[in-house]
Amino acid sequence: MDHWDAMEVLKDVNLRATPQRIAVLNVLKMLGQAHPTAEEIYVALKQEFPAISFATVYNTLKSFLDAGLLHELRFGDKASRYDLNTQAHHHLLCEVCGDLIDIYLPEVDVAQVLREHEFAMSGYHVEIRGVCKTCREHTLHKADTHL
Amino acid sequence: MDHWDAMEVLKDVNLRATPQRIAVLNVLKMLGQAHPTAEEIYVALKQEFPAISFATVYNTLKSFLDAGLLHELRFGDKASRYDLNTQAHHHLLCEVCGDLIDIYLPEVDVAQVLREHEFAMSGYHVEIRGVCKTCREHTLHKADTHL
DNA sequence: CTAGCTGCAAAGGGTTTGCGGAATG
DNA sequence: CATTCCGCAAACCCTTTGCAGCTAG
Repeated sequence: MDHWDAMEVLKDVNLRATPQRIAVLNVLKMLGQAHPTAEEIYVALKQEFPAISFATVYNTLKSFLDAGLLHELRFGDKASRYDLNTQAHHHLLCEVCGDLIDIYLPEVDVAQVLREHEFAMSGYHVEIRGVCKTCREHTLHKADTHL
Repeated sequence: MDHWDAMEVLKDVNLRATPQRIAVLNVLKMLGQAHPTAEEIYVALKQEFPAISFATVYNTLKSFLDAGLLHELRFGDKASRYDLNTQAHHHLLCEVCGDLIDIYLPEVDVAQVLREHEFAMSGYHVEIRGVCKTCREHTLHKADTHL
């Protein structure tokens, strides 16, 4: 996970190690907690691959999604964001600036509800909405929030 | 909440009680846990208002969202779903049939994480992914799920 | 009466797809 | 070398917007 070989990661999931895919992985790794959109990835790749197209970015992301290398996050706004972090984690979403912050929570107790509904869980995600520190300092107040 | 007057609900949030809006509210109320998409609402309204357009449906939903009458839910698939239920509740999302089931969970302990990040929460939502009872019975097995 | 709404059509933004040519394993 | 992938462009889908006429309060 630390000295990280993109080619190995790709081989592990049976995807061809093309330069573009390696670059996408590295961009995702590098941007880390930034949860980039397809466009942000595209822009980052443009430097190394001036000829790259959106189609390639989306194709690549789709391959990675199918392979389980990353997660797709969608919120009220338009564009999907992509998250390489595979550890169980959750998100704070700032409704002012749109920033997305990774958080780690104690396990939520869902056993009862799963039993009730006879539902086989593969995972869960907690999304907390509100206003981040920076935006609160700038706007100074906002109604109906309870810290 | 039970003998339900759509006109009153609209008046309460300062929206004009037009026939279309009343109908949208009633459709949402009727479809209840079905979490319809804009298109499903449109189709349901078509019967009563053959001339209705998507624009009206989206405009109406937007008004309701701004007024806090409903929530917009987005998942991996394309279209947003709309949820009239304003009580704090969460969702089971079946990855096979796409069905969305309302659930009620004990409160998640987020105080620590909010303090850490100095984040002012306005709400949170837990989404549990997996396979619902019906789909499990039909497919009979699925890997990497832990009940 | 008049602010605000409807319906139409067209545009918008993000994502997907078909195809010929190129590169991987 | 066969398969898979890339890049281009066009298509697609969901959603939004501008505008003219209508309607609720």
